[in-house]
Amino acid sequence: MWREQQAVEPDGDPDGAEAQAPARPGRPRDARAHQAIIDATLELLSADGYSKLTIESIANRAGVGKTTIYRRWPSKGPLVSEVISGLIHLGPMVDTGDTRKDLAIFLKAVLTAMSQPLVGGTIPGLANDMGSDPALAEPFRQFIIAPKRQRVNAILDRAVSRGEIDEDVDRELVMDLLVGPILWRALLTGAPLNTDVTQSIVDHVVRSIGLRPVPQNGEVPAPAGRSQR
Amino acid sequence: MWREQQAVEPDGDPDGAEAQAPARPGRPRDARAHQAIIDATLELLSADGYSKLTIESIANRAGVGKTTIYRRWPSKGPLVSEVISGLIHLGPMVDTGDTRKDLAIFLKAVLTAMSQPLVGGTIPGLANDMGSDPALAEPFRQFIIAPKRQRVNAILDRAVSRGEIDEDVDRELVMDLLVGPILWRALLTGAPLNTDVTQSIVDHVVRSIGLRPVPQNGEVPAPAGRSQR
Amino acid sequence: MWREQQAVEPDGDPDGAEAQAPARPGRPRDARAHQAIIDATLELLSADGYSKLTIESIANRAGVGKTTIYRRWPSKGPLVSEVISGLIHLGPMVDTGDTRKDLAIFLKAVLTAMSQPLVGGTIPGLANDMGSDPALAEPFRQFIIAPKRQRVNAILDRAVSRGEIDEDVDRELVMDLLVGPILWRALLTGAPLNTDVTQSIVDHVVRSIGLRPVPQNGEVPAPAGRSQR
Amino acid sequence: MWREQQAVEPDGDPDGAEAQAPARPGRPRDARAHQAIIDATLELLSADGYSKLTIESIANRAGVGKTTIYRRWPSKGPLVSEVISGLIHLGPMVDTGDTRKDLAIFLKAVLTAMSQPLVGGTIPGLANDMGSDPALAEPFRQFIIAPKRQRVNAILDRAVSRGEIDEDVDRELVMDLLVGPILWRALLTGAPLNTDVTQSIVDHVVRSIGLRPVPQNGEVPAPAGRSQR
DNA sequence: AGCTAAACGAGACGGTACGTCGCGTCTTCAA
DNA sequence: TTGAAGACGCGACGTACCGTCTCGTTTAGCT
Repeated sequence: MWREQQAVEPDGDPDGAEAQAPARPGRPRDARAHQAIIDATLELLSADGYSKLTIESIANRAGVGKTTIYRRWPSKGPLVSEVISGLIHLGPMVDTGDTRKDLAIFLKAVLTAMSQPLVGGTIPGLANDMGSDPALAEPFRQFIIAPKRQRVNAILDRAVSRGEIDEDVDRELVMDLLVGPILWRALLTGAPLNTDVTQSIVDHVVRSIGLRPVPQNGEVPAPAGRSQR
Repeated sequence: MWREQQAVEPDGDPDGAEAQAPARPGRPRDARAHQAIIDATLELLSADGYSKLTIESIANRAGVGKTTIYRRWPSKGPLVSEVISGLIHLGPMVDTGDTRKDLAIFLKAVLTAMSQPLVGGTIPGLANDMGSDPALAEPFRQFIIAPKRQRVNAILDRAVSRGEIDEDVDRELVMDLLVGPILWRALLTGAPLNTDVTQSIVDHVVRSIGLRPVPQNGEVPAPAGRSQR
Repeated sequence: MWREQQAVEPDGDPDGAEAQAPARPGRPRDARAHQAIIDATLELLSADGYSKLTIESIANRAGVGKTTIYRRWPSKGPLVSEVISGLIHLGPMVDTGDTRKDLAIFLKAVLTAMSQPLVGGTIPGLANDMGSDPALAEPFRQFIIAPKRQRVNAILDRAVSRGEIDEDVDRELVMDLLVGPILWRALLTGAPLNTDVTQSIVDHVVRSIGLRPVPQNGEVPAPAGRSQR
Repeated sequence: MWREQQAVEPDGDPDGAEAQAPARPGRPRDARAHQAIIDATLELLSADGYSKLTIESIANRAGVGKTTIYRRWPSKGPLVSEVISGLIHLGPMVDTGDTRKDLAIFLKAVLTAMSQPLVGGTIPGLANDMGSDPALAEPFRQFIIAPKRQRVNAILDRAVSRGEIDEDVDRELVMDLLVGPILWRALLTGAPLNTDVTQSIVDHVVRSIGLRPVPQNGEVPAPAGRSQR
């Protein structure tokens, strides 16, 4: 994940088997310390929030030296990024065969993840730190954003293959239209966030991309959403 | 705006005329110091960004004591909130008679405002601080969000009165669908943001709410969702 | 005492009678404010000590503006100096006819004055401020030291006139020998201070200056230093 | 001296030899920083005086963080107390065989020490702070007062053993009579302080305790207080 | 079994900023 | 002009964390 030196697998793998001991000299890193840091981070994060989280307090809580933390993560941003990425499980990538239903399930999962105070309350902090430390952006996108993109792409691919939407639908934009409002509400407006909202969003988005019922019997469907621009 | 005690209008206003001098005891606050603080905040904000912004540096730059700042704002959050709210001019509330065009103009203005590094780079910082200081949320919404809501409402109201959309369109959701993707891209994904994108968003949203062409000559319009444009 | 401008009597006194109103323009100084300041100073001085005393707290306690204090005293030093000088009453200048007894009474009075926490706890603060502000030295000597010198001089003068000591006794030094140990103990050593101590000091000093019994009947007195006590 | 935790000797000393390294965990305190602080304090103390001395300025001058100072001393009082205690060298404890001469040498040394602006100008500040912080009194007495007491005791012990004074002479009081007037003059009266004065004080004190010439040849000395000088 | 070398806890280090306090001055309105 | 009120620029306070740096100790793999 973010290990700085260690754990960076030396490419050659003579055994061909499972990654053997990397055989570095010196005392190996202590897995218990690692876990203690992550646990402490979680506890403090949920207790006081991202901006009040300090490396010092994590070290104290974990019973660990500050260097032990800095040896693994360059700052609290990547540490937290890794920690909360472990919390965001969008669940299994379901396939109901119904595009609208798939999208609704997906968006509900996103909502659930963002609704965890731990997650929702931490995202803006990370986004903020991305300003001063662009290096933080990459892992963030990798852990937080990529899974969502992947899911939406899969759903839309299936819809295309079923002939429900045109091929040229802008997948990126669809993801933005789905997830953006969730973020906007969670971070800024404070407007309510519940399953009804995600359903409404999905309904609107589905209509906006001209989702057609699954063509059956080779019947040509009405040219819904034809010739827009 | 955020003055803590001063400028709190005494309720009764017997004359009904302009708010007379409240005549608070003691030396009144210095308007030049106030302005100097705001100017310095702006300069430093654009130079170093929100997270590196410091009350101390603002005071230095403004040639002002720290207490003079603390007397007016409880922390840098509300100060910055007020300062950047002055930057977000969505422009005059235009009415082209064309709903799609109105929305496009609106969203482009939002994009322009968010694209200012000063603004876009500051929003997540504020959102972050809102976690530890919920009191910050209110002015934020007042200055940042309310104007947008107001515009969207106006545009949709006109559309309804022209019979282009149904009355029961969820105005709040429309705003979310329009603005959310902008925020999502600006803060997190790093995806490109330009006029094409805003146009695409508007197109999708417009279709999602079943915008009809203006009914003319008493002609009954085609059913919603059909052959728009 | 320390009034800065006011109270400096304009020399000419046209009426020749009692000092009429000086007839200065503007509102006259408020005697109640003056007293309130002094009272507040006393209270705070005894509560928190000299070094924690602040002009600000005095003004608050007295219900008075800071300027009202600064108009009368240039800093807390002279103010306190004046205030505690009012506390040091060495009592009436007694004359028992017995030099030893007179000195003992005097020194006991000094001890009593210095033992007031208000006084003893304040002296070093004033002495300290005299370092940075030599102007403070003068009123200090005037109010605190001069009365003591005066008493010792009077006692020794009577002793000389009675022929108990030689004329060339160093009055200044005698005062130092009497008062110095009191100060030394009170401020620095923390050694006990009580009437026994003052009596011991007096005994020693009296012997050191060769006090003779009052020569009576033209009888030649016994050699100095004989059989005191 | 005043180290807060460090250097606190672990009680048991099994070897009886030199205090072994206590082997406290963590990085040991930096002796050079320690010295730099003391040097800076001295320089600033002599330049600006005690009351204008600032922890902040010491840290700057010493090239040291403020915490590094606070880690060692709780406030400027104890720091200065330790620093100036290093300056008060009463010189070697001489023994001329002549009590009067020994006392004169001692008192002259005291005068010399107190006359250093660094010392004399600092004492009242410390005495003042002892009011608000009684904990300051202890090191003060240890460093400033104890050495004097020790000297006077030694001188008087020798005088007793030579039969020059009675055994029951109040040593504490003698010290007070000697040193008190010096302090009194230095701090408060502003009266001159020179060798003549110390000699006069010694003369008076010596007479006040009935110092007899050294008894020689088993001859019984004349009664106390007789014909000295 | 000894050697080398990294990781570990502890905590000191030079810094920066915090938010507060008090200074002595000033500016307002009301007596 | 005085007085209460309170804002002002300033400087220092003592604290919290930063990220780095020693310490002595522990824990491995490699001679």
